[in-house]
Amino acid sequence: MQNPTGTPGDAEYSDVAWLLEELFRLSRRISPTSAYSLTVYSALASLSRHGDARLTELAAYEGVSQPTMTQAVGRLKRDGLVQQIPDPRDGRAVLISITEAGRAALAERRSTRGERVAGLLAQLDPADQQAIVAATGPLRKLAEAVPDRRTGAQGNQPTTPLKWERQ
Amino acid sequence: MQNPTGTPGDAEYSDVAWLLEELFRLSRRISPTSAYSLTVYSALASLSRHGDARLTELAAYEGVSQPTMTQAVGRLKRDGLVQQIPDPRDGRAVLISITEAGRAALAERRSTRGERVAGLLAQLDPADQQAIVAATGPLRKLAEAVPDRRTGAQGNQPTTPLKWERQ
DNA sequence: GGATATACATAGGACTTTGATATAAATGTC
DNA sequence: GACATTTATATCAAAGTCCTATGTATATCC
Repeated sequence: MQNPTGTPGDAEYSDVAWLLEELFRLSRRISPTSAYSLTVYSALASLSRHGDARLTELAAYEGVSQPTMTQAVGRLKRDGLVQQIPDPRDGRAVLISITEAGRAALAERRSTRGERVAGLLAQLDPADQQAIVAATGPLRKLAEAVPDRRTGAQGNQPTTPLKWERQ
Repeated sequence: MQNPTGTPGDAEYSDVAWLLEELFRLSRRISPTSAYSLTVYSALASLSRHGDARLTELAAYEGVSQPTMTQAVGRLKRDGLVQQIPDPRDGRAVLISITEAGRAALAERRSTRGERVAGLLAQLDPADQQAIVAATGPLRKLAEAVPDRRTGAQGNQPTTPLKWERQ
């Protein structure tokens, strides 16, 4: 199950990539049908977790283009889940800020998802449950290790470091 | 880190649901930009893994509506990644079958994703790597435990059991 | 001040997704 | 066998998602 070096081998590595496909399917199947895509909720969750952010920063963090995030934020704003605040330090920029309604929507969704995941976990052996719980920290580190996808119109690379990324 | 019962508690359970959000973001960030959505690739991967399937079956498995899958398959067919074969046992049904070109496209994509995941994993401590590898099996079980989302036009529940689901 | 870079918005187009509905084939009832 | 019902898929309209290319305003650099 483990090669002589003590670290996982290539087979296990591609297993992890493949696992992500299945977890994507799982993620959608446990998500309540809603008005927003997984991406839009992901952006909202990021705002909740990391605080206000610039539009471009949020787009890079979520791995979508800046125009896509402009539209997503437009819908969230229309529905009152976020606000746009002009950045006092930079007249070009706007800060996106989650509202109370946004936090409530997020809590509602998380509650549903959390219950469903708990129901699924309860069906597994205790050993499997513990293996999953033991891996949540490492998997989160894995997710944080992925570099930004600087997307959007070609040469639009900002020089200011994104505050959300690992420093 | 573990309560007296030996099984994870509620806090750990909601951690898992939340982890899925981050892994979704990871999944998109490591995916090569392509013509198809994550869903379309997921459907193609399912065909590769489980064999031919009916349209409705595939839609339920992926958690999307039947019209969505009809369109997705239409594009995949247009691009030669799948074929549609009339079901010899049922004149109403069609079987979706992945083609060699479909398998090739899948392999290409998996290769890219696999390399990127490997690169990320290599940045973690060996202990974290091993925790992740140890959890792949349990997480796959978790993904398989999720019930179908029987979607599509309201009362369209098939009576025939879906052969892909855990019997 | 003028050139360049950056932040965001807008425009246009292809893809995604859904609910409602249509069509055709299978199944059950009499 | 005719009929109603169910099921599998297709079609349609509408809203959402996402991209590239481009425009506009502000910031920064010389």
